[in-house]
Amino acid sequence: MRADAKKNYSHILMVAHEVVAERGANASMRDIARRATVGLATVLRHFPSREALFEALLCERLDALTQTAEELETSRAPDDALVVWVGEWVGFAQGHRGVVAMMAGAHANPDSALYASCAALHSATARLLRRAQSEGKARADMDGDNMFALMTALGWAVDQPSFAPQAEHLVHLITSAIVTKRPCNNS
Amino acid sequence: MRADAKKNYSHILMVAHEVVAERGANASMRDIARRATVGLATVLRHFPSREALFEALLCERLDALTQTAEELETSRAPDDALVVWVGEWVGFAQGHRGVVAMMAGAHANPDSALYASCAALHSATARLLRRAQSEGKARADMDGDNMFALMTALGWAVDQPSFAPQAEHLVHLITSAIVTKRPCNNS
DNA sequence: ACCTGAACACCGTTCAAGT
DNA sequence: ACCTGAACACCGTTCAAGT
Repeated sequence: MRADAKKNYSHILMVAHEVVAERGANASMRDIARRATVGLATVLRHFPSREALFEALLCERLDALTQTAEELETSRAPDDALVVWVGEWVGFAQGHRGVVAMMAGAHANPDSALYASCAALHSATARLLRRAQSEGKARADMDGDNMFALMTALGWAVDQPSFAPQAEHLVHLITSAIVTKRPCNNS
Repeated sequence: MRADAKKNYSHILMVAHEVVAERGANASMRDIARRATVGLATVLRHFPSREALFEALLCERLDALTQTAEELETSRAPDDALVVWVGEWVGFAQGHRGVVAMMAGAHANPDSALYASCAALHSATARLLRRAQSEGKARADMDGDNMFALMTALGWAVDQPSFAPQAEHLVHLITSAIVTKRPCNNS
């Protein structure tokens, strides 16, 4: 990449960070171009889709998140790890308006620039659940897909203005539904 | 309303029904106008916002849904009523792509044309929960707001292509987390 | 190589002009 | 009273023309 291109790239990314913080994940590409005093076409070639932009924008954060999951596998008891993990995820969702909905979409099609990150989160989640289940600390009648779906739904919910105030309690309701401190069959 | 206006109104509504069935809740108003062979401005005066259109489009269905909740209060045991109710809601969500997300937004601001319907669903839900709680059939550490949030999140989830296949099981996971057949403290 | 302005096909909003 | 075409300000996509 040429020097001026590289400079543009990182400048656009910086500006995008600001704009997204203000307007959320539906901010227009044109707005970002304008604020970066750069042609819209320039933004679009560096980031051919909105998801490509967000992939670049969030990759460090998403990698860190996935790594957190891996660390939780060894640093915490299976049940605690699961609870903390859901908390981390919800924290991420709260800090990035509209991103969870975007990721839910990206999770569906492998062509999305965000697909790999979604898959990584998915499998990290599945491992934490499996670990807890193997010690009888999570309900046995669900799998990683279900866990990921519930977490994503929860992330979406706390992102809605009408539900945001309940965020903390919703996390508790979901986690306590998944984690079983003592064997107890409520089915 | 003049005769020709009334005719336009119902014709637009009929066409909108088709278009929404095909393209989901994000179908463009222009598309609807085109298919109805009517000026876009005509659509916009009959239905000043997308939500106004959906209010007209869904009001019978939403009323029926709310009424179902009321009937469940008397026709079913408190725990069964709650489970059936969530099933009804999810069925609605599955049949109307993108509508749950729209309603989550409408629920937040009283100016929305869909606000009243959301409020009705909300309170019907809260009543069913309260009834179950009073007989010890639903977990006590949640309120109607939480229940509505969880149901909406669930409705959103089953509306996502990536999660749709799990719909039935997700319903089971959520309902079994809320309904307590026997007293059992997992907190 | 990289950038850009312009043209394009869309969207919802608004309103003066028609019947 | 009701409808409509047109103008407007947006959006993302594409590409020929510039450096």
